[in-house]
Amino acid sequence: MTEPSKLPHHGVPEHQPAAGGIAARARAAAGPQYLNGLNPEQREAVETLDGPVLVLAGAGTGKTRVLTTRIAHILSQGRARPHEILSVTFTNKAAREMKLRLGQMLGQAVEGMPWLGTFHSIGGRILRIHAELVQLKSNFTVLDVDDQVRLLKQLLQAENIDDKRWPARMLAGLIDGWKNRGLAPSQVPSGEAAMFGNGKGGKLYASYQERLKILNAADFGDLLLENIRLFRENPDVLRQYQNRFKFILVDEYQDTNVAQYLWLRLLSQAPSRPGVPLSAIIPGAAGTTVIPGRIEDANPDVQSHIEESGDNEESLRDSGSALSAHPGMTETATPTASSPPKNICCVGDDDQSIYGWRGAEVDNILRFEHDFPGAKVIRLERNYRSTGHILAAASHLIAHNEGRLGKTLRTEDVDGEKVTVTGSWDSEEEARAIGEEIEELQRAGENLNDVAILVRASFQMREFEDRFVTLGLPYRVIGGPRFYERAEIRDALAYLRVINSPADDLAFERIVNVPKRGLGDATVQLLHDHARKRRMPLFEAARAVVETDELKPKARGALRDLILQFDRWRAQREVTAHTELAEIVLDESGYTEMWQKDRSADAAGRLDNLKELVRSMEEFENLQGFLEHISLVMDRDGDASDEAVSLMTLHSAKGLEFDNVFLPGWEEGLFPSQRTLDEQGRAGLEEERRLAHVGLTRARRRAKLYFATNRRIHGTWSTTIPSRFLDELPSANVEITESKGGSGWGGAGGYGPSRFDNVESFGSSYTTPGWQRAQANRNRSQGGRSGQARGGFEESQSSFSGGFSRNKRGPIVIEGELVAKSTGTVSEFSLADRVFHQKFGYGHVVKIDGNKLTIAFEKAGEKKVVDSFVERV
DNA sequence: CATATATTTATTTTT
DNA sequence: TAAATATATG
Repeated sequence: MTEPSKLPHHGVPEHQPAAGGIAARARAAAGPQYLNGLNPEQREAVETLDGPVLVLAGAGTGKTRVLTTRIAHILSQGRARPHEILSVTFTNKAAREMKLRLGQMLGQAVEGMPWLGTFHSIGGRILRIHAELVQLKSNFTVLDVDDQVRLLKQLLQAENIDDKRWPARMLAGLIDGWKNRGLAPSQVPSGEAAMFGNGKGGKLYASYQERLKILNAADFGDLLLENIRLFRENPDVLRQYQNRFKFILVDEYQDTNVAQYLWLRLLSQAPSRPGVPLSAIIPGAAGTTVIPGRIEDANPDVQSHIEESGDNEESLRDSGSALSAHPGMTETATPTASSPPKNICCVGDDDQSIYGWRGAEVDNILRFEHDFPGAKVIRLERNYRSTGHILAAASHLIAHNEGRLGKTLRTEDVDGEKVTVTGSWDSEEEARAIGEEIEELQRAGENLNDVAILVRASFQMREFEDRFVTLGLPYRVIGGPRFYERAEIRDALAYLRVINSPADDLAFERIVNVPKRGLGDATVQLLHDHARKRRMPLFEAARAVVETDELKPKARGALRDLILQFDRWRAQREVTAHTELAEIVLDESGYTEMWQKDRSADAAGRLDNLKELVRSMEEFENLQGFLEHISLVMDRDGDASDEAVSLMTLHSAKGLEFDNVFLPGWEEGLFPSQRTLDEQGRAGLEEERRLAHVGLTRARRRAKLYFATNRRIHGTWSTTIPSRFLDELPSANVEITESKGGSGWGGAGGYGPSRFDNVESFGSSYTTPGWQRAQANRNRSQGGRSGQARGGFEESQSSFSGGFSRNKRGPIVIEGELVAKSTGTVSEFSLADRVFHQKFGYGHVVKIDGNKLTIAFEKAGEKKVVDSFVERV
């Protein structure tokens, strides 16, 4: 592969062989100083460089430290150069953290770790290099959910599917799920695909993918899925990467989904060489089932994919590969032929797997030893974070889960304060109580930066915000809506996207009429019709239509102006810095003005955000580079400067720690979230429990739990009962306290929902939850339709045989043909043809100019129209 | 075509 | 409850 390595080879010794022998041992014992202070397990995790390693790192056991030290170790041992290490994390936050820590450990060498990043950013990066092999151009856009949904809506419309009954959002979710499982359109189980849109789910997925190619776009899932396809279809490309990455490190392995797993598997296989038995590479062939429990019934999807990648590997095998060991590598550095150099190290904690709903497969971590035979499993169980009581509570709670690898966290810290549980009358009182306790902590000299409130669902934050505002307590919301998800940012980006890639219909559509230019639905619809018929981008369609009389003069003028503006901006792009260009665009388009005129409360904030956006562009070399990264790595700007309480969801708290952690809302239905229970049943409950475990283990010194008896769910108040998780805490480490919020709960004996108490005790749940679950599932699988299952079934069958909707659209055309068609075709009309036009009626052709016709209409007079709008009669 | 008003409907977690 | 969407009106 020719990808230039942009890294300065920063003081990484290329010579010294890392002889695995006595010399190395001796040196290690003396110890490079970065090894100092590691406990024996950590040290083992760092120093076991060869072969697969799974590090089971419980909360607060120094996971990140192990990862970064391991990288430092690899580098300083000369086992690989920075660009030969693939290091993937799940979140940008984690990637940043690792870069930071590595930087501290190694000086500036972090610049030289080009392959340290999230799955998605690395996937995207590889994809851009080989874009043409997956029918994209290297400047493809990454679509966000909004774009996706808009696109799907159009497809649903084209298929004549009622988007009330089959919402685009739902389809987006389905497709995302398929992509998470590594399924291309042809691989989706047909039964599953047929469940959406009267059997059209699969077809919709396929045409969605087609559209993405035409739009030169990829969605999040594609960043991985298309990568997998790239590797499967181009063994030589795969081999380049297999050769390149001498070491692979994976953070939060418990959160990987099937696609990520497959991707890792492909990369972690040895660069193919003759003589490696297939069974050494393909886990399925080995038949060694190491792990107990539910791992046995492994996901069939995974199985089939493993086999596929096996085939792939086999086809690779014959072509000998030049294993280009770099100068510093000795024989011992490269494992023997019988054991491929799968130097993959995955770090994770099955007890912190909380992204199952996003397709994460806990099985991936549970099955590691099976997938990577000969793997070394190292457990990190010494917790350096929490005090005794907190750790005991967390451990005891998580012990209620089955299907875990099992770790016992221990600490040498003092017992500290007990975990407290506080009940309050309603959620307002809960917020009041927490507010007071925080003020108390503040008075006692606690730093507010060491205080966090972790909620299950983001709607809970509101009450705290309200309360803190009235108290004047500084707080900061972490992980709210992402910066680039704000409307104004996306509008601005849309302008830049259209400049950068004129075929970006979604971006164009977003801003044609923002600010208002008199180009409403009707105009856009017209452009769509033309674009579809002519198989051209909307922008081009607009260019054509402006030349005609299709539009009313007003709209036509506005559209012409817009096109001219874009032409001008595109020209300016060559001579103007991208930041300056952005300012010009925002100004000349009237976008800034639109917000300046807006007198609503948040208009000023939006203008600030726009400034912030322009400022953030400075970090990038050019517009292209900026656009490539924006959707992947832009997240909220934490002004961590001021002292403030942190307010966030449990999910976004993973990986963080605080002295004082407040955990409100421990109520049935909210904390074991009813929805998760309904959808995932037992597995869902266990995931919720892991979430609780994550919450507790964020705390260093104080963990405080709360529940309220009354909570407003959506508009209406409802009575709730304390979470079952509270019952699962060990009483020895917990203290029940009175709410300090004043009135309410203790006094009123009228806390009367005792009739619910017996309904919901653990396990005895067939009456309410079970029934609800069944119902919810039924509704869900039928796409939320209200009728009985049978009715829906018949309906979908009938429309199958009818083949009704195909006519509307004509045959699906493959991209190659589209391109051919859209460039310079000769009109199929001849002079004097009699034609019909929807709006202008009958007439005859008097002039032909490419696809533009001049027609003398009988009623409307002479008009210029586009040929796609008239038909010969 | 744009705006104001009525109605509906959905409410987790995120790369 | 509030946000998002449909409908009526200018």
